[in-house]
Amino acid sequence: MQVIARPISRDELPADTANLARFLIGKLVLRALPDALAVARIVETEAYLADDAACHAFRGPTPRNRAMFGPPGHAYVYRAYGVCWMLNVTNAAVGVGEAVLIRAAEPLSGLDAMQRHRGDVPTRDLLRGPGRLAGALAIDRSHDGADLCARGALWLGADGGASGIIGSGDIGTSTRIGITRDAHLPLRFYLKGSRFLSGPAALNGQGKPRSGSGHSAPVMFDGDVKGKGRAHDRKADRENPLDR
DNA sequence: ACATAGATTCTCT
DNA sequence: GAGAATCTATGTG
Repeated sequence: MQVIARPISRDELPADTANLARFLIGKLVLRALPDALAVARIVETEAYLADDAACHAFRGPTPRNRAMFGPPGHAYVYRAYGVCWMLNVTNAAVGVGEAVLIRAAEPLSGLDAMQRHRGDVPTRDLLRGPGRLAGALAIDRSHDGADLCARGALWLGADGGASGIIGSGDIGTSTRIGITRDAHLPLRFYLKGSRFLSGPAALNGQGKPRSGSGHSAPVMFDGDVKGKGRAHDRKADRENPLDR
């Protein structure tokens, strides 16, 4: 599959970290592997803020979280539960520790390479969950601090088409997954109707399955990136996406 | 120095 | 649904 992507420049990133988490829904994460360029569309993110007790930076800088205190648009990669790697996008001014966790994505290109890292799992599960995502893209400690705003081993991209037609109405909000402190904050964002979301259905906007259809909403933006493009190129709908 | 909790996932049962 | 695997930072002795 052909995917046309351009890097996202640092000054495009919303300064507010919750807004950045929304902004990244529909954007691309690209990973240059030895044998392939892996591309995936981000469908689920969480924001972690400086005054948020669930944020690793809450108690100040440590060797592990130091990347979060650097400039925006870099990777903060850490090991969770001694098992999985987590990919975050740093944000906020230098000296302020905030970041957006990339929780799930829809695989678009380089699926063979991702399968090689993850074993023989269904395509739907390749990148569904932050640890799986890092595994499929072979992300580890070596990427901690990497610049995500330029083509390299790991970077963020936008394609002219599909990501541009995601409006604020297509993005759901919920509480974050797997945390205990400040767990009530609505800082998780997801692409409504995507099949590639992690977490319980109740957090993904699916009420309890009702009588009747009970079937998944139409999947948006899966399949070929090219040819879905251009509805409107307006980037105006990203102003003030957060309604609070 | 040691114990513990945690932004998780896989493998059983 | 429960347990294991296993790294990092923090709080306590």
